[in-house]
Amino acid sequence: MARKSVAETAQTRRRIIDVAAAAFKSNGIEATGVAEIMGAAALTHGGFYRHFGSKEELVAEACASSMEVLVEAAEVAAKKGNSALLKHLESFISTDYRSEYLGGCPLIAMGSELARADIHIRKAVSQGYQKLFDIIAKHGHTKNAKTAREDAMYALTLVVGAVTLARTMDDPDVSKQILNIAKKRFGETNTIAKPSSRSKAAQAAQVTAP
Amino acid sequence: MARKSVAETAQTRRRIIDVAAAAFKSNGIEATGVAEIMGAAALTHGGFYRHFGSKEELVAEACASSMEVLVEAAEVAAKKGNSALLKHLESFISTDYRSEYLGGCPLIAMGSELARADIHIRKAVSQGYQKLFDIIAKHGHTKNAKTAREDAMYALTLVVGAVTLARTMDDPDVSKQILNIAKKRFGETNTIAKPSSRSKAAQAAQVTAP
DNA sequence: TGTACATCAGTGAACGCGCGTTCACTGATGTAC
DNA sequence: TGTACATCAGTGAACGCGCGTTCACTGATGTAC
Repeated sequence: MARKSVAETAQTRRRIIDVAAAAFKSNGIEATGVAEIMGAAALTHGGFYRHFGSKEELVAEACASSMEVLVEAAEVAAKKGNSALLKHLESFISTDYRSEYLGGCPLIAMGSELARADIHIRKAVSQGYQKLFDIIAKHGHTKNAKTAREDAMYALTLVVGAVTLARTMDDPDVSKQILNIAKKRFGETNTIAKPSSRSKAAQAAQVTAP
Repeated sequence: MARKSVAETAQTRRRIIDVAAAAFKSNGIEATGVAEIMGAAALTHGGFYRHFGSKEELVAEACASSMEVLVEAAEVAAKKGNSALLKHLESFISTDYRSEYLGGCPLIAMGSELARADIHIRKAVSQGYQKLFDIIAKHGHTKNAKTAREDAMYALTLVVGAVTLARTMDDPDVSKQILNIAKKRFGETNTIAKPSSRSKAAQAAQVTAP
């Protein structure tokens, strides 16, 4: 092959990042090889270093890209109002999301690898989460700026914990129960302004139901 | 070297598991080699397969062992009463624990690798967590059996989420804040029986304090 | 606008390296008599 | 209790393999005049 145009080169770089983001989230960072990613992007592995200085650099870019997608999705939901934003966040606490690695959150899909990753990679994820905190704090249910940010952090803590736990449990019923409980409590915490919109009994029933 | 006695062989096996459990939690499963583990146990790598059929088998044993330690610690705390158990669980939501990989929980230390691990490994961790749910449900604050188990699951969801998020955040203040918020809410959720033991203002102040 | 040349995206072979696993060998332990 | 032999924990070299990275080469693209 020969030299490609500037536009084609940019497209190729974009394609590698997209493919990598999906692969890392699906199979983990260490388990995904550079050659594998390049192959999935319809290229041979030799050309990789025309686009990135190292595999770590690609990991950082892929994480940043994934977080941007999440941030944009949250912004879109937030513009539709705070109940749409809550519904959007709740949708992550689901069996669908638990089984779906491709479109998901880097922290949930490769959390323990990120905790040990270099500072650039962690920065990419951290900044994405800070943006999510801001969006949820600004467009969430409460107007008090201080507790709003706390509520936002708490909400994402719940999502991360519930999905991580649910993904590990071998019993599908237990897994589902963990998600249902987190979803229920999530709703309770984020609807203080309008309490008892559903009876306690109805909420309890939801937990053991599919 | 020559053949070892039955007692010595059992001791060696135990030593390999202990060393492996610490190493896996500290550096991750894939990043920890068999030779590295054997070296840390003062052995050469060749002898590994006298004790275990594969690396995966060792991972499962190491996870099971780590979970047993956590279950026993929870049982000890539970025997001292439910406030001691709550305090014990709260102690996991701390900057000390966030930075401490060695003595910790397999799910928090290597969560995303476990989600992709084989069924035997996930079973070991799952069963440990089920035991923790049982202990917390039995010795926690509430006597209602149904909501007790929900509360237990919810409590561990919070711990897992808070520590996972806190470990990834690059800003130490944000990291600490996430832990403080989770700790505060954890306390609130688990002290419904005796509400407002501390003022709302005091609780809010705690969040931004070290 | 046309020509000559430098640039560089992508190829595919090759690099050293560390991985999990195997194996022939050793000699003290455990066992059968 | 003593002797003869089979067992097997641990050693250290070796296996094939895939990893991240490098490199000489190609030819179309981009640039200088």
